Amino acid sequence: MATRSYDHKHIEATAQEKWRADNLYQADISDSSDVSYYLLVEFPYPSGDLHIGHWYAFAMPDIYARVLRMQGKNVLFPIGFDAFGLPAENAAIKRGLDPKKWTYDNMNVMRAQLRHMGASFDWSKEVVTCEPEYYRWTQWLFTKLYEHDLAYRANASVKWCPKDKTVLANEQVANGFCERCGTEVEERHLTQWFLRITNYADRLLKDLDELPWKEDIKDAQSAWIGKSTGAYLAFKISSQEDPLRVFTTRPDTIYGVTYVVVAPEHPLVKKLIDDGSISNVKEVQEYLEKTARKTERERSENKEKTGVVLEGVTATHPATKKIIPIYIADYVIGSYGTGAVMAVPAHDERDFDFAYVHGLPCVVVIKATDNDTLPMTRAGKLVNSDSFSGRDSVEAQTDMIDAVGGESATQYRLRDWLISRQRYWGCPIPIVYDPQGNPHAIPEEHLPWKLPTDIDFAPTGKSPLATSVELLERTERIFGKGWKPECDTFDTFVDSSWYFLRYLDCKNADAFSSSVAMKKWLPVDRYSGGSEHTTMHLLYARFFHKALYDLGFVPTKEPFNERFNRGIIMGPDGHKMSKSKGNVINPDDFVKKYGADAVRIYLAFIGPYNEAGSYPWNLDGVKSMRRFLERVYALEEKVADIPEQNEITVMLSQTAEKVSEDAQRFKFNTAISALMIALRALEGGASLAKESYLTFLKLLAPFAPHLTEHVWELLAQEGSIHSVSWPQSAVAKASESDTVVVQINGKRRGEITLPIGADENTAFASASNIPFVAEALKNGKPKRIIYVPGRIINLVL
RNA sequence: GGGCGAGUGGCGGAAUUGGUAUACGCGCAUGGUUUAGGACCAUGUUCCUUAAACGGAUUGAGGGUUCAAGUCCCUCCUCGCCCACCA
Repeated sequence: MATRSYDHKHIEATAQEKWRADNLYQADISDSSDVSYYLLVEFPYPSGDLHIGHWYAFAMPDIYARVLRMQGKNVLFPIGFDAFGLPAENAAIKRGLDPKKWTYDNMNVMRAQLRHMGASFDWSKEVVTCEPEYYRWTQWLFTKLYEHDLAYRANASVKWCPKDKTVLANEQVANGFCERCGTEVEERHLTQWFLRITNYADRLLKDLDELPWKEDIKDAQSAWIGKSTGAYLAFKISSQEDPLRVFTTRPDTIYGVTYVVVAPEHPLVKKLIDDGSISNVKEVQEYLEKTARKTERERSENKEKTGVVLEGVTATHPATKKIIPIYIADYVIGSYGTGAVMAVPAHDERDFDFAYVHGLPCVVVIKATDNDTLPMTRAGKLVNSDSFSGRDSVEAQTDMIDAVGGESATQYRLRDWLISRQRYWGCPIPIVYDPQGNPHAIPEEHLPWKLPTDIDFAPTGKSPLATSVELLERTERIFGKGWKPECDTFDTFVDSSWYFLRYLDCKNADAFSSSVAMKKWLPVDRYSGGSEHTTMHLLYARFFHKALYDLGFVPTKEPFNERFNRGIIMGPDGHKMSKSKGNVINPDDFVKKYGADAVRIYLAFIGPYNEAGSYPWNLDGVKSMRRFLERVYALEEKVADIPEQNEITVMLSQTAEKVSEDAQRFKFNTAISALMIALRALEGGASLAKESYLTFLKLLAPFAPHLTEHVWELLAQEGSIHSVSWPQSAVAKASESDTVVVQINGKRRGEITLPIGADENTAFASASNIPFVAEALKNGKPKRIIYVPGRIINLVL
């Protein structure tokens, strides 16, 4: 089992140059045959350095792209850059660099690095979101959404990151902290641009059923959308004409309501203070100030239920007509439902806690058993509910809603998508304001609406675009005196919501993409990316696509067919890689020492790619893969001009089948295991038929593209190994016999070799020859024999 | 607190429909090779008993279904991820 060293640097450079010169990986978009396959990976942000996560993200799908091509598919495997974003701007502030230059320099570095990986991207379709040729269409698509009322401007309570000095979308806040920089977010009331993703909540949820995604990804999205069914119910307020509306998922517990609660932000509170209905104004205002000072996290983390009764006003129970108190309390969320709830302490945990602290009555309306403790949240038989008593709470629900004049309703946890950012390095929002302050979409002939360059970067919390004289002059020149530009830019997730459409026709100056190409190539066959995007990019892109579908711009309801979330590579110590822990793995070091092929194979071998696990980097792992490749290379010296051995041919065809299947499932680890086993079999003989060796090289080619290309040339083969056909996986039997396991009472007691298709009697006779079995059968025949041909014979005594 | 997923050697992991548990690799051990280190090669490596095993045990714990369970069902424990006062 000899190894033979090779000069990986030379081999890699030569192969990469050959592929580039031959345009080997360019997909023919207009190809009319039925073998197209769109393989998509999430395009990177040009941060400047390819880390191990990038290798994992790009080199693994590349293996699949290469397998598919050899299997005759017309594979579109494009790449681009999600090039707008904060780090470029931060570099500008910190180091006085031009964000554009910083970004473009980084892209150049990363293009070279991606090539060194041996990735078979089709660079002719490259998309860069910060280029005017691209963002003009981001702007155009936005204006279409605006025309159809899917984009709007509103004053709302929004999340503000004090460090990045910009607002954030709901999805970009985790536990009250900025998802990007980890700073605690603040609440601000600002006028901002939103997209009506909530209009699509139900379709985003329902259409998940049809998608062949893993259940955990679907579950995460549907939890994020958060559908609740229930009802709006109205409570008459003593001093007011308009009733207070509440949303509840348990209208069946209406008879258990002992008070109502409104969120401190609820408009009713201000109204009641202003019209003098409230007698304890001072106390109420103190509470309002106290909650306003709290951060979102403080409000939700501190489970202690605070609140203040509104003295002087009362509500009327819609069924019993009893007078009940009204509270303000910050456990009620202003932005969900109606911002007000009916409180049922006996059957809701939060109401129970609040009632306990404030000494409020608790009325049980669902019959409890001895095992039940309050609060009891399950459904059951109604009690204390007038004429509804005795009925099942689920069954009676609709009648109860009707009885109190309520209406059935559905609520979603999902909020509209806040897309404006008070930052410079982003796509300008294509809106101008007339002298009265009304927004107007910028007409198509003025697109792209270019990002100005005369900007003061000093972070002030105001949009940097507001410091541009050129932008203001441009606006007035085109639209007239007194007109003002919108100074916010888009959330970068807007840019990335449609980039995969642009790959299909990236140079088109007349349309965002080609409708013919979209019809042929959409939806994307398989999309690989990070699980962190499940409730961000993946949800945004689905919404955007559905909106475009409704406008007749795209031919499919869903953008992506299969979705695979990849895992994470941990440091050698099993912890997440971080500079402070000193466990960061730099792929360049390993590539330099062992070669790109060894790093690729190592990552493929580390664990299953079809599950988003986390895999620690083993410091000896790449070395062992290099050893494997050197054994492959050494085998070349054994190649002789002899006919193929039948046994070897059959073995290789089985390997081909295994590798195809595993690659299809993204289980590259077991595919490599099969290749290792095959290699050992090939190493067995004194010499090896050239054809057999070539077959093996073809199977290995997607995994180790450089070395296999080199050996292909050594053996004087035509063209590139990457454009030949995948070896046939004819199912030929390796031999004429099967190995069958013999069990007694389910315990393995030996094995026998039987001719294929042997019957039970033959199998039993043969099994009886095993000494242990013969001994066991001394006292009589087995009670039962279970014989699974080709696998097992189990004797039950 | 809720939802989802997962627990297999010292480690990463393997095991279509229930049908030889621990493939493949790392690490480790012994030997070889080498001036030495490293690299490389050979053999072994789930655990226990053992000179060796052809003996026994074993897929987080306990129970169940079955001729047969890592795989299916029930109870419990642990870990991970996501959501989290969403009425």
